[in-house]
Amino acid sequence: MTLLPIYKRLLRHFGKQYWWPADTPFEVIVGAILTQQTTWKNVEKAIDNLKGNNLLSISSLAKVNLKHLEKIIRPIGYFHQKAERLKGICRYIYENYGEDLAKLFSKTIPNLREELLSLKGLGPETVDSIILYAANKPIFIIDAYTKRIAHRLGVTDLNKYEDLRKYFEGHLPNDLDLYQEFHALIVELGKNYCKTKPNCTSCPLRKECRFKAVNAEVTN
DNA sequence: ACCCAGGTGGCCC
DNA sequence: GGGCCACATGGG
Repeated sequence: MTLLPIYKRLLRHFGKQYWWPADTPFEVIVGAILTQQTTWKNVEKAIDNLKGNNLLSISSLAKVNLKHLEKIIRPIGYFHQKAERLKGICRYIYENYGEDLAKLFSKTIPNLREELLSLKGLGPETVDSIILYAANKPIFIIDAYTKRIAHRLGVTDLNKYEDLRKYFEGHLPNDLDLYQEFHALIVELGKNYCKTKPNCTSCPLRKECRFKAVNAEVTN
């Protein structure tokens, strides 16, 4: 199974997603950190709380009281860890770039990626989400859904993050809008159908999927 | 009462 | 370089 037909099928089924759901590039960064291993529904509450407390800016989060921040982002879980890491990341940005994200984002993709990866709390998926949806540069995000779908559709058996990212980028046109939409569509599919306990009966990719059995025992 | 969510970092071998 | 584990709330 090749990638482009999968993308087209998902696009026809779900329509354009216009990701990332955020008002500003900085809100993308905050959302990407907060949504690690937690549902977007909870992240929305936390971001609303941040907005209501005038904390959704680089400088205010760089200086916020940690206990206060923990209370505000509590709905996401991991609030102790994430409060500390979110503040640390904002402090790094503020000290090096002030409020000027454009300066940070003016770097090349490899340089930007390396710099962001060096910060505690930013792993490959979060960094690539920031590059793709906040900096608007073409890089392909690999998340749990992407890996699962690639395996179940028989696209590739590759398992490591970098291997999968290079595979997707190598088998797709280098196109920002396509990368942004494809990842959003994969998440939409993953939320509704291709979960750890699959719901294959009405999945838009059920014909392409190598796991024909409905509710079959499936591992990643 | 379980299981899971748009991961990450630390530690072990 | 790979395999565990803690981190924690909210929804099915």
